[in-house]
Amino acid sequence: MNAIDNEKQAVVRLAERFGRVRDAHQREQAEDYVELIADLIDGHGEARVVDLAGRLGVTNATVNNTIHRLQRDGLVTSKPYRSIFLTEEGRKLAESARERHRIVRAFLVALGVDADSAEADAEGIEHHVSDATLDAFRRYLGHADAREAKPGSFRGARQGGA
Amino acid sequence: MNAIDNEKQAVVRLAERFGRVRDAHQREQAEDYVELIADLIDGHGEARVVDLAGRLGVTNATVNNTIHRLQRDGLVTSKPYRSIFLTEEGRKLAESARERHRIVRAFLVALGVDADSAEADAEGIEHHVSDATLDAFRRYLGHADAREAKPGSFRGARQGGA
DNA sequence: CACATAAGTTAGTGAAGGCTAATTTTTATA
DNA sequence: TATAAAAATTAGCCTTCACTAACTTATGTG
Ligand SMILES: [Mn+2]
Ligand SMILES: [Mn+2]
Ligand SMILES: [Mn+2]
Ligand SMILES: [Mn+2]
Repeated sequence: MNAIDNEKQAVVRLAERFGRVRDAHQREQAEDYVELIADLIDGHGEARVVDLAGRLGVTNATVNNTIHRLQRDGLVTSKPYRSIFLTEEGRKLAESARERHRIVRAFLVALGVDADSAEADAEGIEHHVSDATLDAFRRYLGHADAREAKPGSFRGARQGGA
Repeated sequence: MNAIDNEKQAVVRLAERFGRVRDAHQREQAEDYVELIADLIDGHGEARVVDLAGRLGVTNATVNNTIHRLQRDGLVTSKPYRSIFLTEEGRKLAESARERHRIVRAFLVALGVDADSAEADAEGIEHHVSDATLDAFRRYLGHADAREAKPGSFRGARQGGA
């Protein structure tokens, strides 16, 4: 009886994993948008549809649709023909997405992946990294830092910003 | 003029990255399906709609639709009410997806992530890993193997198959 | 072999996330 | 300040990937 029961358990766990990946994909769009919007606001003073469209590689019309969805979901506010703002919830999501993105990118670089590939892969991987994995990445970054800090220098150089 | 040009270049590169992630998401469904189908064929002798549905956590109807799409795309063959087979192309895709999955999972475990989280995260991450990153994972696994291989033993134990 | 149950299929629905084309509003400039 | 250009919106279309409900086919059991 254990053989069959184990098999059933394994099937259920598999299904749960696939379900979690589907959930991550649902959040992904929102995370990328609010992260980008935060970057634009912080770096340009405002986030406009045309800026998002250019950076995402989609049309203005597509961005417009998505912004409406994000507004419906309480992550942004926007008035017709005006620029886009983050709600408090949106800002929080943006910060955490940004942090995760930063760590994943830095981790890949520390592991020896070239900067371009690291940046490209991080854009996808960031949405599929659990807290457990993120912690492991952080640990590795700590060790990598310590390893490359030359004895005598006060602190090892952090990652080489692009 | 370089300031503005650089900015434009950065925007284009960002857009390309997001485009690549969108492409990966399009391939993702196909990869997971053929990998699962290969596992079922190799482990159970055949792959049936009901098995896929149970393991993916979706309904039979959903699997049916997807199988039609995969058949249209030349990855599987199937006749009404019969089980599903991989084309040569489908089998190749399955093997490479399986290999990538295996490496990503083993890498996360070697990095210190618990087995459950590693398995869950690998299911999403596997689709966003470039060859460059996969190589870095392989290198790390090689080192990890070497590190934990006790001097005197011929070859360190490879990953503990689930 | 009849017939109940399991498996597979079909039809219809809906949201997400893309697109183009046409229109409206805002912004910049002659 | 007219008017041209840029930006945003709307409308309509398409594919993917989910679902439920109803139906058909296959399978297994008494
Ligand atoms: Mn990101
Ligand atoms: Mn991303
Ligand atoms: Mn897989
Ligand atoms: Mn997967």
